[in-house]
Amino acid sequence: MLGPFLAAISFRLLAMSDEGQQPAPQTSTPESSAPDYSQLHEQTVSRLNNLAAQVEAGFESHPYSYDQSHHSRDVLAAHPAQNAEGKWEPGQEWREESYSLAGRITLLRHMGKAAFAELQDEWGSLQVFFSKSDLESFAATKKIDLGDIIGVRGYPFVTKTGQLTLHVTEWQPLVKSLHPLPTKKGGLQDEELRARRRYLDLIVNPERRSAFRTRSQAIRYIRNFLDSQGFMEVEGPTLQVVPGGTEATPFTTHHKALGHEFSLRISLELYLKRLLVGGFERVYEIGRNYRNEGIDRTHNPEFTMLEAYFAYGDYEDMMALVEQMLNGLVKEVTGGSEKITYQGRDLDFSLPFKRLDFVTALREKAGLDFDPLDLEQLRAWADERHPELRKVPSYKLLDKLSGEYIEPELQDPTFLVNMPLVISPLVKKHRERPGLSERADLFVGGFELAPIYSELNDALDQRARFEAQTARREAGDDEAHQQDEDFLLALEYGMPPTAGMGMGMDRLAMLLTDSDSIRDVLLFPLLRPEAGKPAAQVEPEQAEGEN
RNA sequence: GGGUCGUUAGCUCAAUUGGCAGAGCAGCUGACUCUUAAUCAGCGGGUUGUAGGUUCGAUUCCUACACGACCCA
Repeated sequence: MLGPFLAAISFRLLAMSDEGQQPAPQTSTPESSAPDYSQLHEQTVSRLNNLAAQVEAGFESHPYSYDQSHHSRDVLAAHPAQNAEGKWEPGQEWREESYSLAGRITLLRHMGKAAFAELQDEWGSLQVFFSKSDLESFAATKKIDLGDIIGVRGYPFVTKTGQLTLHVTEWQPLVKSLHPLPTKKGGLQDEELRARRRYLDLIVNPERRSAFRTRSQAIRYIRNFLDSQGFMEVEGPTLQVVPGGTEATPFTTHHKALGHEFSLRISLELYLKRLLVGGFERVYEIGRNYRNEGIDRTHNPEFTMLEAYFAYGDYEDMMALVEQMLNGLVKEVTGGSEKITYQGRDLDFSLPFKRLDFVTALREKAGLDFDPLDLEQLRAWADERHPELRKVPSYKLLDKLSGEYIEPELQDPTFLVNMPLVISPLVKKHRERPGLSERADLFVGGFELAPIYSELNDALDQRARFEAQTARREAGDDEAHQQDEDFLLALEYGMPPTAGMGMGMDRLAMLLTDSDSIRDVLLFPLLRPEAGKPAAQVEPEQAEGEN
């Protein structure tokens, strides 16, 4: 039977469970309203009963801390496997040693007066052994459910079958899992559930954790590298009046106290450049951008960018820096190799990276017998060969054709250098070649990883470029850059010659973890809210009333 | 935005031509002191994504919607 203690828990659980769609009425209290056990899942009821039994046996239901002295891998490291099959010599024990481990129970095998369990912590798992003959609290082990987190203390020994195991001398439950885990056997296959309940994905597929560790390791490496090169990490504003720095549709939001609409930033660029004007010579930011566009294999509406700028350099200098950084990063992540495998291909990050001149490459690969910078000829050619591009403005043809003919072939890291000026409104004109810009796009694995610029610091030229963008905007191109007078004012005070670059951290993580979808490197990718669930808990008006 | 496919027990999946909604694991009861996805005996568990329609009868056929996956734009 469930006691009053459990009734309170059950009541609250019911209000939150999938089965109980209606939230509990605010006026009710657990005392005044009997919970309807019939709506709790039978497995949850069973677990609540087991929790009650553990409390009855003298355990705390939710202890405040636990003295975790080691992880499972420490025990394994202290006693490495002793033969080729990964087994140990049976019969050994080390009673003088003592390890205190904590983790989730993922397998449990009871045999009357003894029990084996698999205890999983952050870094792996270890078998633990309970025996009635030397454990006063043995009976309570029968109230452990799969998925519970417990703490154990004990000494290592080797079972008759040659398995290194912790012989438990003390243990306590740390928290009860009120829902069954996906089974060890079937795992969690449903991709939607794996993303919505990422915690389950991480529990059941512990190898998934390593991908997120690699992502974290990569970003840490980049920070260390840039710091060692004299860069300073900074944080620009995410709420902006004129979102700029790239072509994208922004999210908009409202600030109540100022009574003003703001946009979430779509790039980091324009504020970092203000800092160059201000006298910081080497700055970078690793932060979220928000773009109000669709979701697919390589796009999530919020994503993480690195942007770095240094004064007195140009795009050649930045290419050298990026090469060095990525080469070192790949060696760091692979443990010394300059190659990674991505979707079945070996990608070679050895120095120097390949280079390909944009105009030369487009002429060759698309088979053009004219200068592609002649947009009128290009338009005529494209209208004939690519009718699907008829609605695309001429100035975007170069980009589209590059995506069609050049980019998919760029597997090993390759700089596509000297991009057309018309698609580079924040970049310096090429110092020798008219119509081109000092922009190099780094491609890896067939997609763009990092654009690199000699940054435009001619304030008058920048104003003219913005005006050209405004004309495109007025012609219906919603993604064209907005004129940013505040930024222009900063440029007018003088920004030093500057090299700049941006790099998508999510795409980088995809490369390093051999992931074919951005979802696999985002802990919490954006998903449509599930039907029937409230989208927001509190209305703005209510929040105001509390002030 | 368009097309294709999917949604069945906590998880992984079946269900023949439209004819009693099933299995494994998980759960419950019992047995078991060296198990490795333990074993053995027994027992429960379903709004078949949602709402309609066709039909004597719908997991199955039709329509709309929700969510997702893949492809295309």
